[in-house]
Amino acid sequence: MLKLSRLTDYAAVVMAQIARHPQASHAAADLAETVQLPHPTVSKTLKMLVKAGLLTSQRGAQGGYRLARPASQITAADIISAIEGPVAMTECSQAQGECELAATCGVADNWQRVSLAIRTLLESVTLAHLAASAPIKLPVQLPIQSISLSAVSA
Amino acid sequence: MLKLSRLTDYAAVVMAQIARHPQASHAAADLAETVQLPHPTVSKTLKMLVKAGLLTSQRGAQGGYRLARPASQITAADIISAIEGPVAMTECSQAQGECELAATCGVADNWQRVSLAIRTLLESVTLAHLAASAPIKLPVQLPIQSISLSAVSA
DNA sequence: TAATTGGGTACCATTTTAGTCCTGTATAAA
DNA sequence: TTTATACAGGACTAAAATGGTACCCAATTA
Repeated sequence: MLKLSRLTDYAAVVMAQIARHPQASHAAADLAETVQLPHPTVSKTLKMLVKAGLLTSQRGAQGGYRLARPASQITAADIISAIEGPVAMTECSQAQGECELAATCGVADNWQRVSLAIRTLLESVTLAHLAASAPIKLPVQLPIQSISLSAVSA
Repeated sequence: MLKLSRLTDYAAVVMAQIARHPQASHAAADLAETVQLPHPTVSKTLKMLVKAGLLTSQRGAQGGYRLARPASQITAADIISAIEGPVAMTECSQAQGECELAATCGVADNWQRVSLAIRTLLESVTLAHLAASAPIKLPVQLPIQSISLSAVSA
């Protein structure tokens, strides 16, 4: 399935919600309510996002969460790696040269290129895109081109 | 991590191995040996690939597995979905309109576009590419462009 | 100082994944 | 026709990841 974990999904939804009201401080309970998800789980997700530096938090009354930087500067890749760790399709593609099967594998190189292309794609999609209801515009296009270019040998 | 399951990884490696000797019949045991993976597991993977129509099998002595069609007509997306089911980043993106949270989600649309872009990318990478040690050439480029074009609203 | 709100951690239940095994069946060669 | 080979299918188990919960602590503000 090549699927995101459910928590990552939540993270995206919550981030989008915050992005739509950037100047407000969002309490975990409020967000959970708005998004119709269990509070403790949302809370857990928020903590991970803070730790990853995508959100800032403020304790105490009137506290809550805000974006650490503008939505246009937070990417889908950021959100995914905040929850799931680095975006990589295979074990190989995160840590180079640590696969004992590399010798018999014979697929690693191009698989890593594919992985890189996906990562680049995800880096080109911002939270601003996700939060907007309008279709994603051009950014999807450029980075992939540059990848395929750099990957061309001949 | 947005990671492939290990079995999918195996599948790619095994498929590539078969693709490199397309005219031979490959017994599961031989493949397992070549690829340095446990036989029963490789065997299981092969069965899934047959069921998905990517390989054909021949029983009996001198039997084994062959590609069901040329490596250039088998895509990374084929292999992935043979093992993991349809390529989709979220539950949403496989079955439209079955997400009860769609109303409060507000991310579904663009998330699905991203998912589609990834699927298209994976469909543009063939087994022939994976099996070759040479870097992937142009095909990565076109489909993504066409996506971003169709996704452009303005 | 009391109420609010996030921080951290530990824990548990469930599901998924990976791997194994066994029995059956088709095929080819002797 | 027999025998060895090799896939088919399914059941089963062990291990790991995932998702969700609970609890207590720390910071902030009114």
